[in-house]
Amino acid sequence: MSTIPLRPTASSSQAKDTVSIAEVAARAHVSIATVSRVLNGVSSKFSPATQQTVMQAVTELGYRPTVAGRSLRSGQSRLVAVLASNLGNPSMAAIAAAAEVALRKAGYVMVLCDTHDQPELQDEYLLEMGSHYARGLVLLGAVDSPQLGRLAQRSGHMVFVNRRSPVPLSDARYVGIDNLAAVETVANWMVERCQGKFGLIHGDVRSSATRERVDGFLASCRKLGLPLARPYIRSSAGLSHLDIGFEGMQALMALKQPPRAVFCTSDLIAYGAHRQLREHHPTQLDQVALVGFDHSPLNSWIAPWLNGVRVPYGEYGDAILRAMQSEQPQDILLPYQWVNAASSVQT
Amino acid sequence: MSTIPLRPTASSSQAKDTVSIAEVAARAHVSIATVSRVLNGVSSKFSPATQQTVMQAVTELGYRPTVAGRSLRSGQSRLVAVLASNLGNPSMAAIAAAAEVALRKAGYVMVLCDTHDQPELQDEYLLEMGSHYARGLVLLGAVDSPQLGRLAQRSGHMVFVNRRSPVPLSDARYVGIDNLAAVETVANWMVERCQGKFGLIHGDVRSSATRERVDGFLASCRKLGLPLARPYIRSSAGLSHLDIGFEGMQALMALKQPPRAVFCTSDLIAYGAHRQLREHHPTQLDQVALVGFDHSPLNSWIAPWLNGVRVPYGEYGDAILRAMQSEQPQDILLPYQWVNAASSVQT
DNA sequence: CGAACTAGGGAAAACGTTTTCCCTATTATG
DNA sequence: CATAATAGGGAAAACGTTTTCCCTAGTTCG
Repeated sequence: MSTIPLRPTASSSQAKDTVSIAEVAARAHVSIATVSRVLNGVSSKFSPATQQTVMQAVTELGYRPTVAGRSLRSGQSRLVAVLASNLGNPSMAAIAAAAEVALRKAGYVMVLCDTHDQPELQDEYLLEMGSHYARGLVLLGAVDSPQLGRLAQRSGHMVFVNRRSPVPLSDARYVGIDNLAAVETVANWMVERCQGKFGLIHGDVRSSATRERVDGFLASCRKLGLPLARPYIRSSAGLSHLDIGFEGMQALMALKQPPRAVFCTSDLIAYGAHRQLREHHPTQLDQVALVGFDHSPLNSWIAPWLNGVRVPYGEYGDAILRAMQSEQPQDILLPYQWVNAASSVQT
Repeated sequence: MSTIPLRPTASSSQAKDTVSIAEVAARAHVSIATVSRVLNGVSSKFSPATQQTVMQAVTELGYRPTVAGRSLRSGQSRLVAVLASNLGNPSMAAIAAAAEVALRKAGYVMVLCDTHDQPELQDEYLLEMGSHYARGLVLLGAVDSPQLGRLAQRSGHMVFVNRRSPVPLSDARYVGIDNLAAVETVANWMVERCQGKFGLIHGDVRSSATRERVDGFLASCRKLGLPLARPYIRSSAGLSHLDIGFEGMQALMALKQPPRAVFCTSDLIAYGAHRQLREHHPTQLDQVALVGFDHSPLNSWIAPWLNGVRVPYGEYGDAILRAMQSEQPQDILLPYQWVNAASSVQT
């Protein structure tokens, strides 16, 4: 199961459509070594005249080096693997899109995979990408898996995005936002806005990002002298974020003193909470302030009622690239931004 | 520019971490040919005992064939390239995610690229994937480009999704939904619901999908005896779908007889239209019915007011795979579904 | 003027596979 | 019993690159 044989191509038409370096060499009346050197810019090994001749032959024949030959010999490739835990999550897709732009500008080719949060799948992709001589490995929501540790000191660098490495790694890079500072902002805003009760609905705490947000938020509340009582903290294991929000809000509204503001650790949770209010407590719809986390660009269009922390998805691309290329392992914390529902509605 | 040299890896630590087929052969006391045959299932060329020995050596050493060597020799790979015109579009991301699942189950590895609707980028990726011996090419919103025609009779099969090939191709496969039938449903619903005036806001007609929807809708209206007058058809070139909806609705509401229902050729356009109503015509918010196209799962959570055609994103995966693997070029039209805002609100 | 160096470039090894020949027992067939 | 067929497996070619040697002619330096 670990090594899947290549099935024969159904129609082996053998169209003889690929032009090799030998043909270029023949046409330019030089050796293949010289062609290779010209293409790879090994200057001081060819004269301008030769370069001219070779380049002309290359364009005339439409030659492009075959990846297989090249990476077989050199043991490396231009591939960078991005392993996302859930491509259906719009924020992951946004980060992947940003990464693609940055990687392409740097001459890499992104390979995007969906691990579906399954360790076996993540391992399968890790191995596959290793056998492709992948230049780098970007993990968007890594999960603990056997191969993860084994690949630590591989040639390519590993970058963990938004969720830190579940296993201790000597050479791990991290890109994310400063969750602790962000939730402190959230706590301050909520306390200032409503002195009364407020609540928290959070996702699976096995994710390091969620854990940081939950712990940080609770700590900030304590520091502000308004510690959260247990009934005001809600989560539901095994559900989608949308359902977590829906059910969490149901429980909160059933309390004797329902909260006047609720912090949801992701936008999707906030969407779910909003639906609960809309369908079952319509009178409370503009009485309960919702705070999300992510702030997709779509929010100002279809969820103008949502406050929250804006995660700068566009900036992830460069950050991931920097983290991947840097010699030393490093953490990059991106700046976040507070977005008021009011400001989003105006204009 | 067409051939980018591989930069040397910064830290050439040469960790000697890859185990080759020769080591497996040595440990199993057989030739490398036998190892290869066992791994590739060339039965009748090895005894069960030998297979046992080889497989044990493989697992003990954690051997996995290097992609480069394999595809250099065999001229093929497990890579399937998916070229999306805009990964930021949630519906494209959804299709890509579905494709990934189907392709992985069939033993392929998906490479996802973002062409940003630029012909040069699409060409660059087409060439790059050709040099990877990609098994198939899936174009999510293809744009006309020089290389597109040249790669027609390549070994891998090309599948066009949602937008048909902009150039005539002998061997082109298509996966999409039956836009004509869908917009007929839309037209019927709109006529039945409001005998009065209704409008249309559409995106860039250079996309074959949009063109089919616009033309089909107008034709259906004519057939129903309610042809659309020019002022009731809106679009704005060069804007995002969100902005197109926003501006289109502004123009429609400025008419002497504003429409009572508006068909938007995509959900994003409908979002924009809704924002226009919300911000500038709040009293009309539930007087004007909006019809979208896509119906992302998020709609029932945050856009319950939206009617529309649901595109079955989950089914795209298998369809794309079928189209790619089939011997004959074929068109696959997926079934769509009409979603009423009312039904979406309940439960 | 001889030696040392440099610019320019060719021949061939090496990368890790798959696959084509080949060979040797063993079994089936006449 | 002789011969043909088959099962099992090894040696080596081939895939398309990059890179290490090596070579020659010209230039610089003592």
